[in-house]
Amino acid sequence: MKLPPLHAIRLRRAARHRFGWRSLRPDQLTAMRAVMRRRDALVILPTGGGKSAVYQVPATLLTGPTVVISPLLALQQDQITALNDRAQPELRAVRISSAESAGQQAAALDEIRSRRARFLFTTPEQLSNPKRLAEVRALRPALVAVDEAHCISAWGHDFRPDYLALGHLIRELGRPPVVALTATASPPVRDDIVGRLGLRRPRVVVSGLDRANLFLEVANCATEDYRWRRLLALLRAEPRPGIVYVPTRRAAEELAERLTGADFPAKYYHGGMPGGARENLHEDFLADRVPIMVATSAFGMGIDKPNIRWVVHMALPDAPDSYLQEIGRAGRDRGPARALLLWRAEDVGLRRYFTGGAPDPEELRDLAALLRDGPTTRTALRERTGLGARKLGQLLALLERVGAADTRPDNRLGSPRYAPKPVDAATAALAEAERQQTVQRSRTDMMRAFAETRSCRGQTLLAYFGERLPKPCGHCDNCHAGLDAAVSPAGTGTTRGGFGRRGGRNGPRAEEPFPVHSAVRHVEWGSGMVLGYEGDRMTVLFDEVGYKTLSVRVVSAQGLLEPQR
DNA sequence: CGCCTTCACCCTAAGGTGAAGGCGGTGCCTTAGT
Repeated sequence: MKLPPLHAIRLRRAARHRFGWRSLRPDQLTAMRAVMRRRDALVILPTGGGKSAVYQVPATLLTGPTVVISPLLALQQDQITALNDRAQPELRAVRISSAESAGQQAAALDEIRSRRARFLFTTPEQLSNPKRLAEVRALRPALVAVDEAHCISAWGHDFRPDYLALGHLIRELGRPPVVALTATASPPVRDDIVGRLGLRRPRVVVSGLDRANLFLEVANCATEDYRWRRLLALLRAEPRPGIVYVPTRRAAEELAERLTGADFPAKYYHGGMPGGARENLHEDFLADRVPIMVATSAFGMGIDKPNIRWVVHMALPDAPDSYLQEIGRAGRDRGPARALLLWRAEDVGLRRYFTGGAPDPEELRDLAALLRDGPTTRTALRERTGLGARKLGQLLALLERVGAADTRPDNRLGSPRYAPKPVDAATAALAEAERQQTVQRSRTDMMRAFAETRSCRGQTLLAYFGERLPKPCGHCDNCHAGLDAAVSPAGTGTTRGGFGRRGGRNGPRAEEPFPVHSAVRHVEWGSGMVLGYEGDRMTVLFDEVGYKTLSVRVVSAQGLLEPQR
C-alpha cells in the first residue's frame, strides 16, 4: 500500500519550525504518522532517542490539547521547562499535581482551555480522582501520551495501583488516541501495557536495543572484598562520571563514604532522602559536579546525560528489564562506555524478599465479601478492613484480575454482577498472586542466567527481550575472550571456537526446531513463545511460569514442545 | 532469602556459640500542625 506522504511532510515541517529539529528518524516518523491517523502506538526507543518528540510534534498539529501522564514529578518538571523555554503557545506546558496549589491548578486548566497552553502533564493518581477526571475530560484532549509506560507493569500490581486503572481512566477521558512510550519492554511487559491501557491494534515501534559502544562485563565475586577490589580497579582505569548501583539505602551511604575515604569522590542517592537534597544531587550530577554517584534504583529515570562513562552493579538486579534500563544510561554520546556487573549468589536472597510472599486468603475472602455489599471507596474499605493503603491496593488488584472486583465510572469499587463467591475469589486470587510471583522469580532466574552465561552477553540479553542479534555482539567479555557459543551440547565443557560457531547465523537451522517468536506448548508449563537460541539452550517465555531455558537436545529427543496453532 | 545485631547461655571468668528477631526498593497523595 502506498501511503500518502502528507502527514510526513507536515510532521517534518512542524519538527523544524516548532522545535528546530532538522530531521526525524524513520522509527520516530512511523510512530508519529500512526498518531496523526488517530491510531494507538507503543513506542520502545532508548531514552535520548527522541521518544518525547513522538508525541510532541503531532501534538502541535492536532486540534485539542495533549495529556501527558508521567510517573515522576521531577521528570515532568524537566520536560515542562524544556517545552516552555521555547516560548511558543503551541508548545506551552502546564501541570496538575500535588505540587501545585488549588489556584495554580485552576490557572493551568484555564490556560489549556483558552489555548495558551497545549500540554497538560499529570499523574495516574490525579486522574483517579473523579472530580479531576471530569475537569480533564472537559478539555477534550486530542491525544494521551503515557510516558515511562513500563511502570504499568513494574509498579501497577502493588506499588502504585492507580497505574492499573489507567486504561479505564483514559476511556473516561473520551478515549482519544493513546501513545505509550518506554525505553525497554520485554514481551510480557509489552502485553501488560497493551492490555492494561486497552490499546487497540497499536502500531508497535521498536528500535534496536543493542548498544555497540557499551562493553558488557560480569564478574562472579566469591567475597565482598573481591567485589570492592573489582570496583576500585574500574574506578582507577576509567574516566568519570559514572553510576554505582547498590541494592539498599544503607549500602549507598556506606559505599559512598568508603569510596570518598579512598580518594574517589562519591555522593549517594536513594529514595529515603529529603526531596530537596535529591533534587540538588540530580542537578549536580547532570552538571558534572558529581563524578561518582552511588545509588539505589531510585536514581535514573529521566537521567538523560550523554557522557556517563560506566555503570557498575554491586548486586544482581531483579530482572534483565531493570538491568538494561540502568546500563542504558551509559554512553549516550556514543563514546565508549562500560557496564560491569559484580554479583554474588547471596544477592538473590534480597530479590526473593522483594518479590513478596503469598497474600492472606482470609483477608482476600473478607475483602471480596465487603465488595459485594455495594460500591464503595478505597478509604471506606481501609477503615472497614484495617488494611494499609498499599496492601489493600495489592489485594484489590488481585481480586480485580480474577473478576471479583471492578472499578465503576465514578471510581468507586464494587463487585461485578457474576463475581465468584468470596471463598472462590480468594482461592483464584491466591493462584494469580502465585503466578505473578513465579513469573517475577523467572525474571530473576534469567538475570542470573545472564550473569552465568559463557555465551555472547549481547545475544543473551536481547533474546530475553524477544529480539534477535544475528551475530555475536563483539562488545562483551565473553566475545572478547573468544568463548562465545562454544558450550558443548551436553554441557560437559567448552571449546574455544571464536565467534558464532552456532550463535546465530540467519535462517532456521537443524538445531532450532521451532522458529523464533513461534508459539509452542509444553505438557506441564502450557503455552509459550520461543524467544531465542543460544548454543544448545533455548529460551521460552511461558504464560503461566515465565521464562524457562531448555536444552534443545532434550526438547528434540523427548518431544517436550509442540507447535501451537 | 540471607544479612546483621542482640542476647541468653555456658559458669571460675571470659569470650565463643547458637537462637531469635529485625531489616531490606521504587512515589504518588493527603492532612495536621508550625
